[in-house]
Amino acid sequence: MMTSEQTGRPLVRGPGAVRERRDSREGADSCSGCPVVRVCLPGVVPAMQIPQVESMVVHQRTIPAGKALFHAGEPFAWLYAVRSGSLKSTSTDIDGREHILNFHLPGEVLGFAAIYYGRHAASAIALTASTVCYLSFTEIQHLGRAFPALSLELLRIASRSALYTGRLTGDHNATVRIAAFLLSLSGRFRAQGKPSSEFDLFMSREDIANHLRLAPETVSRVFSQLRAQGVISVRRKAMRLLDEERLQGLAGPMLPYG
Amino acid sequence: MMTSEQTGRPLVRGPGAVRERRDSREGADSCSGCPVVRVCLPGVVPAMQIPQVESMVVHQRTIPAGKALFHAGEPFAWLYAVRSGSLKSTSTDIDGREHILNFHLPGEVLGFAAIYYGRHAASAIALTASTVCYLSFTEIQHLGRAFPALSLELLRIASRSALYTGRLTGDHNATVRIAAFLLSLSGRFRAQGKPSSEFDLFMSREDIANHLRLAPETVSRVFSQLRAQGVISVRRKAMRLLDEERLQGLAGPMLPYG
DNA sequence: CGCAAAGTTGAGATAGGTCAACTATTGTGG
DNA sequence: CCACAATAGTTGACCTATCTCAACTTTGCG
Repeated sequence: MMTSEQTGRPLVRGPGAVRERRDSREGADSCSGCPVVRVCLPGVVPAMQIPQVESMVVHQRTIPAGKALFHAGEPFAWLYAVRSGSLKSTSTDIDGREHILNFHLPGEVLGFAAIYYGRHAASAIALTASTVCYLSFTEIQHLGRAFPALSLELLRIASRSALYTGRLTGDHNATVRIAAFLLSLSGRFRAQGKPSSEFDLFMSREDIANHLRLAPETVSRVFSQLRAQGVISVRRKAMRLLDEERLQGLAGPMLPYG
Repeated sequence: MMTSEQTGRPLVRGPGAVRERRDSREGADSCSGCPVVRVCLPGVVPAMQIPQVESMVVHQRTIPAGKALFHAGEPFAWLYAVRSGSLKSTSTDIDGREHILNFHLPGEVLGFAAIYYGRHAASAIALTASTVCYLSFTEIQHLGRAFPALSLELLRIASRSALYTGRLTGDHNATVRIAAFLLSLSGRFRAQGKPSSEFDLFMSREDIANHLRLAPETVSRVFSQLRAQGVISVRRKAMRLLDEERLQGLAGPMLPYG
């Protein structure tokens, strides 16, 4: 529905793109005036050529909380760079049970998994109102010729998400998984330049549980237990990491990346 | 050790590459005489330009069973395309406990996860003696300019592995995971043009268990149980899928890809 | 204010892990 | 070629972490 416009014509503009493009060229308002390339794919394109790329690849749009950026099954035409807000990608099985594959924060790119089959395998749902850059994959391919750094950066990004998923797959018990999850979030907030030991859980307990393959009750219990131990302080969605040292310990000896 | 030669100099040939390169140019023996590009990355490069690419990118080498293709922590310089045999990638935590992230069969490409940090996060160990093509990442980047299809294909491949990992992350109970694993193997054998309902488990029960986050005993039990139900027939490593319909049912309603 | 949704906490049920004994297979040296 | 040992796999009995069900509390919203 909302994303139906994206499907057919590969070289076409993204929905809602026109306004943003004009803004970004002319520096109209606040920092939506900054080149979108710089915001969405920082460091990828040499400063001098930004305008050229800017005018071709990137559009953006705002997704209200709870709405889908794209649905599983839709043809793949765009990659999406989160600019603000937060999303989850969920793969829904035929029974209708969803599984949350990942959460997405600003600076992260969605849609890679769709390249292979040319269709989205997962849906992306905004958890909070989110601004997302649309990157036409067709144009990305063309541009890749002129700016090899672009293709490379995309590979790097794809690589990063592979790493994350691999890491999640690993550990076993509830406490370990939750500790690791909190640290992962923390690191991703830090990557955004936001406070990393005091942040908002932008998803529900149920979503956390689903993502970590736990029951929501277990998430609650482990949170309570960690709170009792003075490792975290959590009230509703307000999470504070009080003893990251110990949290690291609980998360188990993990590889030093992620 | 074995891979130390790869580390330093990006544009350098892969170990053991010289012989193979000569072979592939001059069509010396059997089908190792075929252009390596065609074998390792079928369909990526237009037929006419194969020789050009061939002479630059690809080298190959044989890894004996049990030996490492690369180790976690090593600098990243190559992608690897499996030509024959089988490997596992394992990430070892500080305790020394390993976790098997994936198994790799001919036609599959390893090493993507290393692009992001420029170092391998996982080790790749040959389960059976394996022949592997080395693809210099530096040269890949250069060639990407001339052959955009190359970069694209790499993205597609990275995408595919993201899909697989995502899928593995999903399901919960032992039977489901094992059924899904068997079907995944089956599909990958089919992709090789090998029999897909009768194949050799090239890894130990322990490896399967590790990969699926189960106890080896559980794998045994589920195998026995599936055998009792007439769904599979398994003796030692010889696996036969007797009722793929039902196996699909057990694997749970999954998305139709993988 | 009151209802719906989200989260917490408790008690009992269970899938799968752990420990252990046993069997089958492979490899080794006499 | 045959013990014999080492390794891999199977099976059983028990135990524990987590799930399930359920009551209750808190928060948010019309």
